[in-house]
Amino acid sequence: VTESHYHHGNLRAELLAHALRRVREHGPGALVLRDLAKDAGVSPAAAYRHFDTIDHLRAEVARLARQELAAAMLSARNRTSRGRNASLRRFEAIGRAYVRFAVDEPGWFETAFAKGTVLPTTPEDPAAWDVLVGALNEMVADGTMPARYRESAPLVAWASVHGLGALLSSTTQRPDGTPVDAAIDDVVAGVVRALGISR
Amino acid sequence: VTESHYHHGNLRAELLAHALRRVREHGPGALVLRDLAKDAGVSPAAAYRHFDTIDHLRAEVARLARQELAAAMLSARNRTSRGRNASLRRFEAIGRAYVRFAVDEPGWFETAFAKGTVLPTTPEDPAAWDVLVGALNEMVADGTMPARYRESAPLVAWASVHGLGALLSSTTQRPDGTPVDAAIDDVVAGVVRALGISR
DNA sequence: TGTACATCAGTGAACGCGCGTTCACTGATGTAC
DNA sequence: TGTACATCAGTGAACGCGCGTTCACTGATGTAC
Repeated sequence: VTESHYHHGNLRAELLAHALRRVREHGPGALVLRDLAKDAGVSPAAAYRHFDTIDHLRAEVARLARQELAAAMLSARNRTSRGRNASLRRFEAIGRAYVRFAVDEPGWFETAFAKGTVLPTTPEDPAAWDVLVGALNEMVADGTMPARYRESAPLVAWASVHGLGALLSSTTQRPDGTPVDAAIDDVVAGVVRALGISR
Repeated sequence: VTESHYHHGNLRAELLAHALRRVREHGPGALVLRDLAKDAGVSPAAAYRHFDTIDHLRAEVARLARQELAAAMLSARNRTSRGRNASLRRFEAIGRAYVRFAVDEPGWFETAFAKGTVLPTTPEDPAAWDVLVGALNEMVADGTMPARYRESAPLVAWASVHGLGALLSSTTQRPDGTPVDAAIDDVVAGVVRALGISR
């Protein structure tokens, strides 16, 4: 489909879409302005109508990647059935989804937390963090989790899943046959114990 | 001191030392062959007498960074006083040292776990991992930690400190006034609970 | 309803730098005799 | 103990590519009258 690309009309969004696809498949290093321009069928300079510099584009892509993570967590949460221990199972589903995202989408995961991407825009994209905090609040509210660990709980949980995610994510670093699912189960169970929850 | 650099005699070690210093201060991105050569007072091509390619040099630097981490953990371990609860206090010291290393030496920490550094040479530099496993074994042996979590313990502990380290390390990502020490205490305490240890 | 004109969003070519790597070379070192 | 020669570890200049960015430009669009 060769339409006139003059006044493309949607170039900003299209560049971001291509960027997201490229980092998904090849990691944050694959974010190259000239390639994105080629993807969109546009000259490299055209991107400068929509982004001051490539770092602004990168920051936006990182934000979108973090958004994907939050979406994956929310989706897992919402797929959890109601019933007995629902708040705990929701919490576990969220944690598992975090690590799963790191394993299944290493490119996005790495992009989401890429160092060197300055400009956190807002105090830090809160969505994923908020999902976690919400789940913890639910558990305290219905008595599943004791209140005494409520304050440290977000960091304790986040550190565990983030660390496991980082370890399992890197294609290079996976120490051969690590059974991913078993590792996730072990770590999630550890977090549950750390939060003082007894089944 | 301008000596003849012909037959420098120690160039390999000196290049690595400069590399280690540069990544310490400016992160893995600061590892540039030409700069290292300049540091050593040598032409860029000279490095090729000692490394096939810059990726081999990078891999070696990453190994050295991981070695620094292991050394920091061992040092903390050995500074722990004997006496009551010694094995637990040693374990905690090791965990704290891991996160401290990430916070105090972000350049090294990032280098140690940099993605894209292929070539793990051995099944994976085991030193730091071994220090952790050793501490866990001690705790099981003297009854401090129940044996039922022994199998999952290394991963549970590692994921927590690695995750927290990653979160606190990145200069860019630290969400302003995070009280680092409190965060470390919280997470270490969480790990202790996760391992079924009651004081 | 048509025309003049400002504005917007592209083009395409080139600039320039950073950086790994190559290549023919040369000075120093060690070893055989 | 000195000389010939292989070998080792450097030099220095250049190559070449990847990549962000700039600049004068031009085609399309919308708006005033």
